[in-house]
Amino acid sequence: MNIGDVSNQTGLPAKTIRYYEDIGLVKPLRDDNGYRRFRSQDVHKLNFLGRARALGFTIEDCRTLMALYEDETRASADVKKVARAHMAQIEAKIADLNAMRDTLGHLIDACAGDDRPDCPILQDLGGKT
Amino acid sequence: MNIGDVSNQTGLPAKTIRYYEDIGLVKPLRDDNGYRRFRSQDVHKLNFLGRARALGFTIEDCRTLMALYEDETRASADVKKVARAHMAQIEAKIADLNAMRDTLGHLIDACAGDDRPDCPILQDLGGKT
DNA sequence: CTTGACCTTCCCGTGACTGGAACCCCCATT
DNA sequence: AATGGGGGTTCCAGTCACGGGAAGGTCAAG
Repeated sequence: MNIGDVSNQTGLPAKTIRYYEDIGLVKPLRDDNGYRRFRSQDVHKLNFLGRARALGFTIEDCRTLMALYEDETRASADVKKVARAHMAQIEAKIADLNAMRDTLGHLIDACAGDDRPDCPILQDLGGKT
Repeated sequence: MNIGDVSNQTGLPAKTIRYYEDIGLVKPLRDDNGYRRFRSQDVHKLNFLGRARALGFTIEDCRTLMALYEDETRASADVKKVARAHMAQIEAKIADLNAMRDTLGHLIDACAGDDRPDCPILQDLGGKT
């Protein structure tokens, strides 16, 4: 399979696939003409990566998870540890965003949104006084 | 005031303040020795920027908001529009993160986290079969 | 033989900074 | 007068995970 087919199968842009090769996440073979040739195991890896990325894991996490995936003697505890660390990051981000949403929501509600210049949003950003 | 004092007053790193000058958000004067000299209005602007950034507004949004802040003839509707667009971004991000959290949460719960290799997290990433 | 769809590499840009190097300035102490 | 330390300055590189686009090689069809 060439990169275009792989891209269609996995949903990953060709650019991304090349990038993953660059950083050593996938190692497709090469045809005589220089084209990348992907075996089914490469496609499988790329699907794995796509799903892990969709869950928000960083590339480095993906590297770790891939290594664990391929290590038959892994302990599930190691996987869970990575997942839980990532979970904590996600929850921290959600908390931040919720705080922003709440503050911003109040300000938006308080703003008339008409053609007059008075605006609680700007007042707040300007320091309220 | 020198940049260090401004940094203390605003809580913004000196690096950030220099960056904001670089991209034209703030225009401090210069002393003869080349040091930046910040007037109170500069400090006020920086506080404004700090608060806007803390609410997650992009730098370009901040630029827009600053312009509106300084325009006495603004319409609050214009401010509200920017704020609502940002709000939509925040909510979209929260939705994404919530979906990740839910999926990841189920997987984590299903994972024994012991020294055996069986792991639903990896199974899911690998395509479940 | 040419067209057009692929593929290749390479380099730059993204956003909002952060780190670090190399250097200047000012004040106080020895 | 030299030195030390704590300011300040510029500029360059790196972050993260790609995306855009240029310049060029390859391949199957008409």
